[in-house]
Amino acid sequence: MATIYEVAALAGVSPATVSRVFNGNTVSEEKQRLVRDAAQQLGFTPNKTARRLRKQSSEIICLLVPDIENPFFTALARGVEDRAQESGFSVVLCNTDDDPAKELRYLQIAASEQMAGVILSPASDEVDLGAIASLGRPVVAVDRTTPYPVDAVKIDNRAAGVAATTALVDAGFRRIACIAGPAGIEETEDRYLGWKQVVTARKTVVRDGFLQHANFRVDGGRAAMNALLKLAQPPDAVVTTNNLMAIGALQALHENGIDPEGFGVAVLGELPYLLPPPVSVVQVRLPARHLGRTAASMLLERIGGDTQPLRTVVLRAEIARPPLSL
Amino acid sequence: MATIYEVAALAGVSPATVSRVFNGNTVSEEKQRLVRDAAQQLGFTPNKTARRLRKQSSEIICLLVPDIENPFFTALARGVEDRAQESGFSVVLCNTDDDPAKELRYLQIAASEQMAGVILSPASDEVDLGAIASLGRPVVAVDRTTPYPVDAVKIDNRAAGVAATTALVDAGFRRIACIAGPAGIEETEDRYLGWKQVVTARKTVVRDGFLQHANFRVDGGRAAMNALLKLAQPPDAVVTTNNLMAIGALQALHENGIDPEGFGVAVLGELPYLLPPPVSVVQVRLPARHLGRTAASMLLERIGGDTQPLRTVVLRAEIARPPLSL
DNA sequence: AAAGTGCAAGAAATCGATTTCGTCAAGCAC
DNA sequence: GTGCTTGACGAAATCGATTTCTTGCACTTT
Repeated sequence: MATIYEVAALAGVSPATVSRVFNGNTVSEEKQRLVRDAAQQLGFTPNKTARRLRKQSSEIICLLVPDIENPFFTALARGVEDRAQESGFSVVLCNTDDDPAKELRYLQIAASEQMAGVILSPASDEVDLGAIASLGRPVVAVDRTTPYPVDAVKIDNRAAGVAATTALVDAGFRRIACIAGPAGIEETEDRYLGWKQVVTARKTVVRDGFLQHANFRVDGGRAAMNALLKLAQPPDAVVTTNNLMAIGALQALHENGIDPEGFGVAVLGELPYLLPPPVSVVQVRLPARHLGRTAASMLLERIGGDTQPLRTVVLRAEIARPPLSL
Repeated sequence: MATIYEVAALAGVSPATVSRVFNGNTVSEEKQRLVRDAAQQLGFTPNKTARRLRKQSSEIICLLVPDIENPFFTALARGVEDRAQESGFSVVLCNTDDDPAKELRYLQIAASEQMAGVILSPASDEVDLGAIASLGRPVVAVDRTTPYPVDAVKIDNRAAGVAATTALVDAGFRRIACIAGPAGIEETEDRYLGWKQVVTARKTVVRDGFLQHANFRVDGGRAAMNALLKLAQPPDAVVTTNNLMAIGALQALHENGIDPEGFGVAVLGELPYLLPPPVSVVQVRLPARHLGRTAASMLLERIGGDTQPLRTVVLRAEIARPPLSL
C-alpha cells in the first residue's frame, strides 16, 4: 500500500499537497495532475485508519439488532446497508440477543472504534448510551424507543394492532384473543392496546386468558396458542404481535388438528415464504426495510452535522390480505 | 475519552508504562496498581484507531455474502458473528448482490480499513483478491471456492445432491427432474451432478428438459417448475438446488393445482418456517451456521499467525425428512 | 572492587493521514 | 513605489497508541 509520502515524492510535491488534492482544497491544475498521475501509478488508496485517527471519526455505522435471524431485522439491516452504501458508509452488524450486557459491550466497541454513529433496536429501557453520547456520536433508535434523547424511527404499532384486529372482526370472528410479546416492552404494549381498543369498541367476546404474553419467538407463540386452545371457552381467532410467534401459533393449530381456514389468525409482520397461503391469515406488513433505510438516512444527516430538533418518524404499516408470498 | 497520556499523568508514570500494563509486558506490581487505578478512575478505554494505525491491523473481519435476506446466508452470518465475538472480533457485513463490482469495492474498503481478514462467498470466479492478498490478510472462501490460493469451507454439494435424489427414488418416484442454479457456478454444478449420478445409476426416466437452469431466486424456481409442468411428459418429482428456488417450485405446483403430496420435491437447503409441512418434501439441511462458524475459526487461526498449508474443509449436509419447522 | 547481567521504565520514534501556521510571490490600490 | 490582500504550498504539529532505544539501578560473578 502506497502512502501519501511516496505519492508526494513521486509527484515532487509535499504530502500536504497530496492530501489537499484528495480533499478538495485549493491546488493548482498543474500539481493536481502530477499528484493524480503519481497516485494512479502507485495504486494509492488513502489509509482510512490514519485519517480516522486524525479526523476522530470514520465512515462506519454500527447496527445493533436483537437477532439477525429474524426476517424482520434482516430486512431492516438490508435497508440500512443499502442506504449507507449510497453514501460510502459501511455497516457493522451486531446481534445483541436482547442481552443488555452484550449490547453495552458493542456500544463500547462502537465508541472506541470511532464509529460514525449507531442505529439500535434497544434490548431494554436501560440502554447505556453514555459512552456514545459523550463522544457526540449520533444515535437513532429503530423499532423501539429509549428514554435517551435520540432520533427514532418506529412503526405505528397501535394502528397496526387496530388494523389486524379490525380485519378479523370484519371477517366475522367474534372471540378474538391476542398473543402479545413480553409485558413491559413498548412495542408490544402498543400493539396489544390496538387489539384491546378494537375488541372493546366492537363489543366482541373477551374472556380471561384471551391475552397471552409470550417471548418473541416461535416456541413462545406455540405455547401461548396451546394455552388458548385449552381454555374452557377458546377463541375463534387470534392476533399475534410478531411474525415468529405467529409461526408458533400456526404450528400449534396444526398440531391440534385445527383447520386454519376456520380459525382467524392475524399477524403483525410478514410470514416468510408461507405457502400455500392460508386464506384466513391476515398479515399486517411492517415496512422493515424502509424502517432501516429511514433510520440510516436520519443518522447520516446527523453525521453530516444536521442539528435540527430531535425527530421521531412513525411509519404506517399496511395490511396485506391474502398474504403475498413473493 | 481519556487517553493514555492522561492516565500516565494521573498515575505518575510514562505513557509507555501504561501501554505495557495493558499489553502484558513487564511492569512492577506497584506501577501496575497505580496505572489500573488511574485508568479506572478516568474510565479509560484504549483508542482502537490509534492502536490499529500502529499495529497495522484491527479486530474487525469482513463478511461478504451475496444477499443477507437469503436465510442461508443469514444463518451463515450468525455463525461467523458468534465465533468472532468469542475472540473479541467484530464483523462488518456487506451484501454483494452477486455483483463483481460491488464485491471489488468492498474488498478495497476491507484493505484500506486494515480489516483483519475476509470471509467471502465469491460472486464470480474473477474475484480480485489482489488488494487483500498484497497486504497479507487472510481470506476464507465460504460455500463457493475461488481460483485464488485461500482456505475454503464448503458443503459436500455432490453428496447433498445424491442424498436428495436418492430420497425421492426411495420414495417411489421415477421421473425426477432437477432445477439447478445458473450454469457455470461450481456450487450448482456439483449439486446437479449428484442428481445426475443417481438418476443414471438408478435407471429412472430422464427426458430432455428434465434439467432446468434458473437464477437462484424464487421467481427462477417458479419459472423452471412451470416449464417442467408444460413438458409433454412431465416429471413426477423434482430436485431443487437451493431453498429459494424450491419455494418458487412449490408455488408453481400450487398455482397449477397440483397436490404437493403426490409430487415429490427435494430441496437442498431448508425451507424457512414452512407450515404445515408438506410430507413429501425432502429437505437436505445445509449446515449454514456451522459453515460460518468454521470459516470464522479458520480465519481467526490465520490471523493468529497459523501458517499451515491451505485447507479446504468440506461439511456434510444431513437429510431431514419430514422437514422440521423449528 | 571492577566488570558483567538483567530488568524496569522513561524518551522518543513511529504508524499515515489532516491541518495549522508561515512563507513567498503575484495582484491590486493609492 | 509602498503597503495590503490573496492564494498556493511546504514545514511541522497533531491524533493516540505501540515499540525501539536508552538509561539507571540492583545484583552477580570472579
